[in-house]
Amino acid sequence: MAKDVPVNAVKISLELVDLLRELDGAGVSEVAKRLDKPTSTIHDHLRTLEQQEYLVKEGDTYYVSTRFLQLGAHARSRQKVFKIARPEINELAQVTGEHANLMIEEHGVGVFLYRSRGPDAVRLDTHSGMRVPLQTTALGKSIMANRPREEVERILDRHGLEAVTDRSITDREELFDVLEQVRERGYSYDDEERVKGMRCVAAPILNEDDYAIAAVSVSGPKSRMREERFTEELPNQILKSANVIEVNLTYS
Amino acid sequence: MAKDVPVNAVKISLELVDLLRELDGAGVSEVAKRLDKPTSTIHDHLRTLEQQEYLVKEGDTYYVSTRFLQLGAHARSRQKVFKIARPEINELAQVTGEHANLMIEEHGVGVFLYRSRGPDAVRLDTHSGMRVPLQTTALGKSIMANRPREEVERILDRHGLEAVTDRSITDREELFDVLEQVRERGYSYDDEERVKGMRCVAAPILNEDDYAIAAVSVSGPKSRMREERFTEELPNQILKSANVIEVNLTYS
DNA sequence: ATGTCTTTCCGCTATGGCCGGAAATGATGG
DNA sequence: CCATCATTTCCGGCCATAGCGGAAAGACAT
Repeated sequence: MAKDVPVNAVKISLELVDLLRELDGAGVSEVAKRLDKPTSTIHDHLRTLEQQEYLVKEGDTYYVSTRFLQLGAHARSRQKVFKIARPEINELAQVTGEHANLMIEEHGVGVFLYRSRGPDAVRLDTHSGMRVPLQTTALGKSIMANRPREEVERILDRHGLEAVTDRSITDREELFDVLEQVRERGYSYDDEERVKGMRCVAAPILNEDDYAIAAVSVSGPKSRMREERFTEELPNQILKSANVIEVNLTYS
Repeated sequence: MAKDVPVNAVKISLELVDLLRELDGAGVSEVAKRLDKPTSTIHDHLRTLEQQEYLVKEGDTYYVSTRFLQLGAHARSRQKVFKIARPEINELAQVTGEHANLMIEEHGVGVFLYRSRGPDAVRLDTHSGMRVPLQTTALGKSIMANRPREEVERILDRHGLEAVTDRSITDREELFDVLEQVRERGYSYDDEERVKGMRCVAAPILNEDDYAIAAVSVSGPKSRMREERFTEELPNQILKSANVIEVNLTYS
């Protein structure tokens, strides 16, 4: 354990919180085992977090508290693009019947800022706040395609190119070729690269300097995402939505 | 500064994060001034939180990151009552046209877990994750009215009875009288006790032991919340919704 | 009752959190 | 273009305290 952060105690607590989220609650000794720390240390941290109301304790199990709901709601509504895109995303979900999504990049990963379920939407594990590698989604590819190459390189250096399904892109040069196509075409695809059986179409939201600040997408089961709907109809609907969002962003 | 928590460094960081939320972003020196700590200390904490991706830095200003969105979404969906109540709350908002809300108690304060805007809903500052003193809302009163007196006493000992508007209840005995009425009547009112011009009707969601685990409400402008609608129609609609939620909770 | 597992408590000790001070950085204005 | 001010960032030292081992107190079986 290198001294990589100024305040190590805070790092432990944050890792602890994220672990509790993954485990959906846990007791002292289970956390201690997972983080490879003495139970006494973990106990100190758990008590501190609980006293500060960032955890709740039910019996001997600690859970993350709704304190994070307040912070998360703030972090999201702080983004101009969220407020402006939300009604458009809802509209997109309604007219297509599928899932419609909004993603931003943060710390080099893709973050689902908002999602709306259309009337025919399939069940899916995607949820607001979910973080995924950029190259595994159409959304992320649309964002990367409209960022300077050196910035994308930095992100890849930091996070690598781990595969999520056997269709994920794992070669750096291959990725840049794809991004080149995406930039020229104006929208991007995801064909089972993150979730088996799911396809996705996405378009970037650009600022005045043609720099991607977000992306919107529609995703659905392979069976419905094909033929002209996949190659014409959906791309056009998404590009239209993205354009409306861009315009509303500049004049607001 | 008493040594009140086991890990003080964590406490500082958490206070820092909450401050950044309140300020909607800030730089090192502003945070240092507000928390009355040296800039060097604050700088250490900010850097740690940013490296762990719980903050984002834009220029010289730090903001809370969407990491909290993920944690908050988890904290919410962990609550059974949320999943079950959500469709009912949406329905309630549609049929009444007003705001419909779901609240739970956590660490002695009321937390808005979910809210839905009906077609006629007025603009309001209430948002998911918002925390309010229990006695200032109809929701909180419905919850307290269906908890053991000693538990309510403990909450009041901890948080006091600070007024939010001039209509807020500030006397402890008066509060218990009101709670007694609420328990007998089965639902509760809020008449401009939290927000000027707003009225609210709420009903508790009870478990098998008649212990309140949450509450649902409808809130709207005073002008529309009156006469039979306020005394008959809305209470009945809310009680019906609360009952549906209770039933679905027991059989699930 | 006995043993096992967990949480909680208790002090010691070495470490690293906290701080003052100084060096960069950058914004402002004459 | 340099001077001034307000930041942020870096640095080094000291001593409070975070982290830990160990032991006590519960919890829950068998």
